[in-house]
Amino acid sequence: MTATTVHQPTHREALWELEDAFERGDLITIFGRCTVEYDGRAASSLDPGRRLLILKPDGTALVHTDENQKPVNWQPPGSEHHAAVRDGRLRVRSVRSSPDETLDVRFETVEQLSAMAVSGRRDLSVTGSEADLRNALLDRPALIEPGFEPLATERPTDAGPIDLFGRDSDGRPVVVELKRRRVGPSAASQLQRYVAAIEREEGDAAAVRGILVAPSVTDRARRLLAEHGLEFVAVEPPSDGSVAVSTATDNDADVVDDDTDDDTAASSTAESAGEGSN
Amino acid sequence: MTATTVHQPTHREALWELEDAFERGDLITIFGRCTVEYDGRAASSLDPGRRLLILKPDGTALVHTDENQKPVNWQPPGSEHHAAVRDGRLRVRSVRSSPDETLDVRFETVEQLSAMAVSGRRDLSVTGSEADLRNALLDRPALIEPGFEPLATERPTDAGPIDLFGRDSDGRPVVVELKRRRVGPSAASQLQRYVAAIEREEGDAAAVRGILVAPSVTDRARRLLAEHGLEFVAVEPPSDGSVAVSTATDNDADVVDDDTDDDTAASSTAESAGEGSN
DNA sequence: CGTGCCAGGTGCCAT
DNA sequence: ATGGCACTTGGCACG
Repeated sequence: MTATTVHQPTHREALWELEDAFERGDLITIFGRCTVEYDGRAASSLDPGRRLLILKPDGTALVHTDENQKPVNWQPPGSEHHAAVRDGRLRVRSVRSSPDETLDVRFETVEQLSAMAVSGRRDLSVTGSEADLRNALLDRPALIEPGFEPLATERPTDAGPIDLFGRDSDGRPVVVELKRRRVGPSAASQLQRYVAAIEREEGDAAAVRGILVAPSVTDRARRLLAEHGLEFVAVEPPSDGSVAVSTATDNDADVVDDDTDDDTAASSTAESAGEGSN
Repeated sequence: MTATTVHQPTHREALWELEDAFERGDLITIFGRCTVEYDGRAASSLDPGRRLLILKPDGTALVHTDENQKPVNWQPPGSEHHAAVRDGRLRVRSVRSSPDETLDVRFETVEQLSAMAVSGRRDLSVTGSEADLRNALLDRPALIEPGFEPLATERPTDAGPIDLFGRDSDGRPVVVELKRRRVGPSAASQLQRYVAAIEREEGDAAAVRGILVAPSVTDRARRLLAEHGLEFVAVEPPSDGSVAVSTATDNDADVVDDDTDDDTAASSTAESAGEGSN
């Protein structure tokens, strides 16, 4: 059997199962009414309630409730799980150092405890990342601007690594910052820092161009770009590895002034076909 | 019984249990060998492996593996779970719109399926947030600087809301940006944007001061602050609601040059004694 | 709904 | 370890 489960065990029975599961390196789920105390980078406290505790063999601990994607409390990988019965009740404590953090789960009742052998995520391939966007643009640099010549990716500077560095048809240095989604002010500032760094390097101020490449940009970010003489080129978010300029942004000046912010989603999700059988 | 579990059910049995659990609004865990396909803001694919699928009544879906705190695949709250048996195999599909996203989990084998009634997180109180830091500083403004007078929090500007706005003993406007932990370049840029916004408002450039308040700052951020004539005040992260200046930062010039980056953790969690009561 | 920002962010990879 | 940054970031609060 690959999954062992005990229902409404005594706290001591639960402890036995827990220790066995620790031994086997299983992933463990405990469901029951409990309180949760956390102290570390911050501190929090949870009143009694019925929750799901997940303990991973890598030291991760997760306390999940009814709702929300994120656990209400947790402990990162690398922590050490300890279990004990105090006052006749199961207590699971997950501790780590640097930073010093403690998660304490005290069970009033244990409804169910399961242990299962879970396999690690071996091959997860994600497409649509910023790296994919970069590769697509390296294949077709003209999407950024006709005549743009890429020279380096992740080019190191005083202010950090530049996503894509190159030169335009006039030989001017161009700093390109890539974002896979609509960007706000922080991205504009980031680009500005890189441009300033290159300007310091080259010693020739005002000759360095900065281009923000993203699906779209907020108003504030657009204004920020304008203030610093930076440019914006709209590309659709990379879906299958290919990219496309969303609209013909006539980008020759230092600031774009068109308003390409509607995301033509397409969205032909017509899968209303019967997947019933219920 | 508050938790129903079936072991190694047929796929059709699993489907029945699933539908009942959906009906009851239970939190559901399914453990088995499966493949996972995701398509939406990005796209990903997972080869067959033994994983734990969690379905929440609020529409959240989580695929957890052996390791890591974050699920290897997921669907945010608000999605709709659909289950069906195709080709004799259980398939769980979680769909949401805006953005259009689909998570597809196909089980080769279902080892275990559990459903439990979990209560929502009612009262979670976290201390040590940035808001706590702000309140502590409002109580003792002199921690920022002797004579500093707070005037507003979350003061709106052209560039966004300022954490803490006030005036110094000379009547000069002061923009304060708070961070609960060690900060990098982005925080410096953020402060710079706010200072520039206030300078535009006041019309009197160079008269506006900007102070970054955080436990510590990286070298690059420090340099950025210096470039823009911004200041830094070190405070220990708020632990129990109180704050303390980490070291006597003689901050009268525009840039501090001391190096306060050691975090005296303290951490006196000595509760090995019998903590009886309830 | 979008905009902006904090978060116990997490995770990845570089020095 | 620290630093810098992307992330299907998630979550909240506000206009």
